Amino acid sequence: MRSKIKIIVADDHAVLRAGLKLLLNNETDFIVVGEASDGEDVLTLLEKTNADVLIIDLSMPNMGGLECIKEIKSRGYPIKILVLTMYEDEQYIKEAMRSGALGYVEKHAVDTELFIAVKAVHMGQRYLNPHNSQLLLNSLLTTTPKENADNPYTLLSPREREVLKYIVRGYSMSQIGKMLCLSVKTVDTYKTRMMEKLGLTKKSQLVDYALKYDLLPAKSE
Amino acid sequence: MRSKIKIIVADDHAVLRAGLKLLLNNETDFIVVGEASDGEDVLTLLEKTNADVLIIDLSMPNMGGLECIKEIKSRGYPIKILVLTMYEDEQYIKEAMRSGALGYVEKHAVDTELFIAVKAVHMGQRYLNPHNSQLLLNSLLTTTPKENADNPYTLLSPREREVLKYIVRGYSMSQIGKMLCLSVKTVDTYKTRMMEKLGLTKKSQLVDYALKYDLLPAKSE
DNA sequence: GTTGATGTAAGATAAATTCTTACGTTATAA
DNA sequence: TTATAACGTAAGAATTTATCTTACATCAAC
Repeated sequence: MRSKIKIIVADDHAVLRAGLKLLLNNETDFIVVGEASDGEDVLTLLEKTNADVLIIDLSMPNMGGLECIKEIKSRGYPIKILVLTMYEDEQYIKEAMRSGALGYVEKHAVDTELFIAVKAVHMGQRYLNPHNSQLLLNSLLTTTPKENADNPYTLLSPREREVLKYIVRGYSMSQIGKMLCLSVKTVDTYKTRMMEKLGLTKKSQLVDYALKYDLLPAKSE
Repeated sequence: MRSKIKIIVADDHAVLRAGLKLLLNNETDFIVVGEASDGEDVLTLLEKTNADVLIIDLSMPNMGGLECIKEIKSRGYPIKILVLTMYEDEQYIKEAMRSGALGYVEKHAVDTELFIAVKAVHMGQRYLNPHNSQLLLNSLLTTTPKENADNPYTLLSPREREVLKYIVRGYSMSQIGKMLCLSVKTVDTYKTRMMEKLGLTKKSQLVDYALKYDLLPAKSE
């Protein structure tokens, strides 16, 4: 008989935790080795407990689930994360999956779904029910290109856009001037004109604008 | 009795086209109003025929499916596109969905799945079977998160990261100071320390760093 | 053939950044 | 249990940068 999947349950509702624990321990494949009531608890637990899977709620006091997931990832714990939550919200799901969760199960799911999900993430696979998949897909796919009428490609001149890209990247006027073989003054003029055109007053707004219209530099990965 | 869903079938295999046509016409909800054997045919057909849904294969001579989908979109035809293909390939699915297809069905799917898919895309909904959803999700999600050991969450202090976020957004030292209720000097210190820690000398490098590790502000859409 | 958008730039002033140095508080390691 | 390093905080002086204004030539469009 192979060893059981060691699970930590994190949820601020003690009753739910207890229920879950019973439910899971009742299965031959699982064993709950720890409980936490908030994100900080989880982090503490992870240091002394060696578990395979973390079942975590997103809404908890102190340190919320998302933050906790990110922290776990940044600290490099190899534990697999399954989000168990009430919300069926694209934004949440997306954010959780992006943060490092492998699966997402709703609290009103039947227990067998939870079991399947735990086993899936334990093997390193993603788990999402079909409905969530559709939701997430939607949100992932619809977030791509902007097609706004007044986007920078129509409002700003080519030279201005070029300069804007450097500004967004954090270069100073003088650096940009050097790179583009222009006088600092010229670069300054472009910047001023862009702000006039767009009705902006602060550089940060320019950055936001560029961000909004995907003028971001390609991520250097 | 409400009107039938008008369908165009595009596939370079005539037998398959004929089979599909029979299959669809046999259903009370559908009627095949046109057939095309390649992408160019489709474009020609679209000008003279008024159909609701296009069932299209990706691999066709002359103009392939992907190219054809893009062309349809760029010309602004309102027809809903359902990809019907042999390939179960993440890349293809992703590309097709990104290009403007609403659904994706494999040729070895049962007919009822095809019917469901046609009805779904006709209503403007996405259709993907659960398996494809998982595949696509995987491919969409795995292109994002960094899990580097020396990412900002371990190297930089919380306060430093906070300041970094504002720097990336294009705020000036003094603006950040105001927002965070800190002296400009303090903000400056954080920035200096970050650059020391990361071995950087220019602000633009800091921005690149933040970009690389997804410290980007959420896109304000 | 004037108007408007664009690419280019300088001078003077005002503002922001950088460099250095410093200090109390926690962890943390010796 | 005391060093020691990391962190959050900040000031003064020196320097760099940005800003504001003004200017001009070109090319397209009207």
